[in-house]
Amino acid sequence: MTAKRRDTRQRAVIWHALDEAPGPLTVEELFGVASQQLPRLGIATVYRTVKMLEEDGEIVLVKLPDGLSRYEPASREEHRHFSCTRCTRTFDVDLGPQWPNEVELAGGFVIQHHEVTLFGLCPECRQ
Amino acid sequence: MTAKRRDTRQRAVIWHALDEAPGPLTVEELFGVASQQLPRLGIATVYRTVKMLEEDGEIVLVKLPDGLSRYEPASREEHRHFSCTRCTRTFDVDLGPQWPNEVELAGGFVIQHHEVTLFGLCPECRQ
DNA sequence: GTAGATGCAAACGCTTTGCCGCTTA
DNA sequence: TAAGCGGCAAAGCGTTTGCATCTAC
Repeated sequence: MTAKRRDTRQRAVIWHALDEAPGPLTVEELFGVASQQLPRLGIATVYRTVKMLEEDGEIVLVKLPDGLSRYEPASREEHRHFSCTRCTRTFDVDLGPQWPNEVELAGGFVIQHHEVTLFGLCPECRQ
Repeated sequence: MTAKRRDTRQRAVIWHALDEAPGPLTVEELFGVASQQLPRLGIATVYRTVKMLEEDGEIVLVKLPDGLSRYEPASREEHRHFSCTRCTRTFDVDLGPQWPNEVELAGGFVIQHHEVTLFGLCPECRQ
């Protein structure tokens, strides 16, 4: 279904920014980073590009409880998201304890998957 | 700091709808339910009312990964949120396994709190 | 009677879309 | 050279605010 994609500078810069980041980036953060290398970049292009990359399975959408859309490379191994309550940046951290899937809860609810977001202080902010 | 509140029909109807619900309701859902009893109700009133109720500590804001704001009575005991992947409704379910707080993760991250959202099928939808 | 609350519409902020000129293949 | 892409501006959509009116007290 995926249409033919062209190799553009915008796509490369945006992908690179995501690949370098220590965790998922919001469109706004991505726009800030990418704009430095592409001054005429429009925010709409960022939105369209992340949608394409997501369609192509190169990146994944991460939704944290703040409601903002964040993206990160799909290639990262399974992990949790840690949101710093001070600097508000989001990091990838190790998986840690698991939650049982396909388990039936009292009341007849069947869990298919779950999402955990950790909140606290990142190494820089705890100082 | 809380200003004097007046006892209005709108406030009563909105509170009642939240109190009856099996889980947190979005503003849209709340508006739908409350409108049946208050045909001239405006959506802005719902937004203002939930903000007031939240300020007064009567209800709490629940943010699920879909980014929508939901509200539920603050009096409910601790629980998880279960989001049905079929009917999209959200329910309160028992707490289940806990995640350790105040623990330091590898890398120097300190967890202050965490949020878990469970996804799956509700009793009605699994049939 | 009066401060607080409501309804309506305009304003907002984030995201998406339309249009059209530009670029990649 | 043509279809995909990017930039810009307008449109959407959920949420908030301004304002005149209404109502609880």
